[in-house]
Amino acid sequence: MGRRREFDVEQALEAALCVFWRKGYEGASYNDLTRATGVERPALYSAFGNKEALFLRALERYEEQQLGFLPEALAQSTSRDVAEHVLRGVAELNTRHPEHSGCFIVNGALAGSDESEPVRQALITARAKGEAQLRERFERAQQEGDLPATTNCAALAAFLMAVTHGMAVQAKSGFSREALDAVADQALATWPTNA
Amino acid sequence: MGRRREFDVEQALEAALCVFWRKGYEGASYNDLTRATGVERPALYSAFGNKEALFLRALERYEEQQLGFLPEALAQSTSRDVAEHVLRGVAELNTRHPEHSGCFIVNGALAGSDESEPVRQALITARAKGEAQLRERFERAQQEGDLPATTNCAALAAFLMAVTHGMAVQAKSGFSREALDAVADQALATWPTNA
DNA sequence: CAAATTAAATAACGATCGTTACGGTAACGA
DNA sequence: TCGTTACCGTAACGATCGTTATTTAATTTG
Repeated sequence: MGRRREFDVEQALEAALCVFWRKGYEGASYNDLTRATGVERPALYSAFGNKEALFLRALERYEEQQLGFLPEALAQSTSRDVAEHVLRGVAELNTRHPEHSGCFIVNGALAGSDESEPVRQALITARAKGEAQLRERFERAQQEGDLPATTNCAALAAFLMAVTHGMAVQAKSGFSREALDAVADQALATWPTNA
Repeated sequence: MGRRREFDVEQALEAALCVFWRKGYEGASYNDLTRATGVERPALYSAFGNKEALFLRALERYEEQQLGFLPEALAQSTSRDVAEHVLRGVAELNTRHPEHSGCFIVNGALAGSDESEPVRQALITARAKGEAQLRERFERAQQEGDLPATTNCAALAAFLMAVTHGMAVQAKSGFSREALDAVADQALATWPTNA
């Protein structure tokens, strides 16, 4: 019963995601969000709750819609193919949209005022989740003999994440897809093998 | 002539640097800055100009006082030693101060509102400067036979910078010195050589 | 059709943002 | 000692921040 919602919630969330992607959590104002979504502030509040909740919804959407290459990567048969898939996916994702380059999770809230601490922690958790998935995949590869027994799988996962985060910083600084691919190539050149 | 300044400008700048280091450009308010420096707002304006000018002064100070390991690294005799020195220096710097972890230049303004665009560009320039110095050093190493002729020196420099930026993100996320050193080790694992 | 319920839109809330007038104070030159 | 100069601190500026009360419009239910 009652009046029907006149805007598409998913569509508004997508627009909000783009704003946060470009300006980060604190850098995005409700003026920006209403302009991008075409939805007035009270409607955003009624649909999503406050700014923090809207951002966390955008984070969920980002993970679901944009990070699909990660499960794909984890499904590769060798650890090197996993790493390559991750690095290519990151290079592509970080440069796919000229108007919001880099990574939503890195741009979102690296530093900021104390008020953004919950958001910062959520992004730290999101990064840790990806790193844990990689570490577990590398540990499996080690058990399968795909990686040397001497390999520090946790360090290898942290290294791969570091490269992707660095690529995200560079993408936000204006690096081209090709430049990021060159970074990926170099990272893969250091990959351990049993050969 | 006239009344003497009652605070130490360099000391206030150091305190402001710490605030920006921790909260970034936009995340740091004048309330934060006056609290940390012990200097009232009008005195900060008279000594440094506006917030943007103060931040740029802090950037200069950071480069001079905190990035001393970079010229040291460039002076190493092999490209691998250069890279190792850079990575160790970054791991140490990013975890030296618990109250403001990570890198000032990465934390400063990765994403943000449009008003922070000049600061963002200044930080991009600062990063590009470091990358150019590394590239030139690697090109010299290549001419000296320290690096293979097939090495893409620009890509190698970009890769090394990517790792340092990624380590900065991780440090800001709470990574320990040891965890960052492990990332550095992995990055150095198969540095290109002529051996 | 009338009552009830939900959303949209305007407009305003208090708080904080970066910035600056202004009046009082300390140190200089004459 | 007096006038000038520069700094200090209080307090306020207009603008914008995230958030919400309120009114109006649209839709459903009885």
